[in-house]
Amino acid sequence: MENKRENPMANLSFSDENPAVAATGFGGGGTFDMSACEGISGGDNKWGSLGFMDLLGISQDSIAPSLFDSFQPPPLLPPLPPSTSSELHRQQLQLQLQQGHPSPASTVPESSEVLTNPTTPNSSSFSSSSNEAANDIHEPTKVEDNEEQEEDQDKTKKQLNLKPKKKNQKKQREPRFAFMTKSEVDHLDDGYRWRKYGQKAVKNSPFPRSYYRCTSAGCGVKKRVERSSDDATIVVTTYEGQHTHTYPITPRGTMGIGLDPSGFSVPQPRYLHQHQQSYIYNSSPSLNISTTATTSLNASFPSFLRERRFSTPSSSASLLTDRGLLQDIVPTQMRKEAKEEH
DNA sequence: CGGCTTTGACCTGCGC
DNA sequence: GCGCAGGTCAAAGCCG
Repeated sequence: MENKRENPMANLSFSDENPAVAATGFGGGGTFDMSACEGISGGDNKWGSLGFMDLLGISQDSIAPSLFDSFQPPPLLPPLPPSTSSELHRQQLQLQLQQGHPSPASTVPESSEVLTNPTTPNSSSFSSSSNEAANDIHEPTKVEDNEEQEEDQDKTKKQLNLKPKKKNQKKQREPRFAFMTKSEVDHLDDGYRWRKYGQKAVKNSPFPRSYYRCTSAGCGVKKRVERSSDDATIVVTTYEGQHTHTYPITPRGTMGIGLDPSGFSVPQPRYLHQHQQSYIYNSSPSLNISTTATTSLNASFPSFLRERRFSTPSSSASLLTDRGLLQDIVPTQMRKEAKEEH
């Protein structure tokens, strides 16, 4: 089992819950059209070392649409957790550290390569209602509080076996984002400790989806892991929520040193809720999916992915667009529209 | 013995 | 309202 946390040969492909991307309002006002960055794939362009945070415009100095232009490749990394063995990986982590990017001791396999687009997602953006997304845009700072309250209520409701309370108020979800990893193991070690609390068969997929929850007390971060039905070597991981603690909780093959945990929990406060972004994902010329996102979502993004290379495998796009996680990320209505166009 | 995984049951949301 | 699928719970079992 322990070995499951390692991912020796994973080919990390970071993907957003959606593929090709066009972001509008990125960085709080500017318009950023990522769809123009076709060269993202291959990891041979300036995006090559872009981190998730960076992509969201949350890097050290704040956000700006032009941020992508000024992005600098990450430098070196932190000592590796026991779980990660690759020298390459180690160097990468060190680079991250030096650069000031907290990086969890995650298990990014050596040859890992982030293949994705920046992700997006965010909280209600991923909710099933486009209206919710719209609301979030207007009231960004309320999102998290509501989510927390909702979550508590949900818990209570379940425990007491009660019916839902508020009417006309859909359950809001935690900020989410997903990424794809090419790996032989399902559960990548991102430095945090997770407890598996469920597994379900996924429709249209021969592979089950596993549900994990952060084991840290009071931390409600969850993540779902499933393999792509299209490509069994691809693992789709979806994170939901923000860690409320500092990085590695326990020595579990990861370092418990003071690395900023992921930026998960210690996300630069100044960024939280400050920027509302709206993305439009274009997995194809005819498919336009839009969602909104707040930078707070960065807090959920595994730092181990932040410094990975991004690319945009068309397969990634189609993968998420076709089934599984997509439904959680893209409002139903949008999916319908996309279908109609086809 | 504590922590974690497994797995069937149950709950909830959504589409028809 | 019904059925389906996703998500969660919690008992049982496994493992170090």
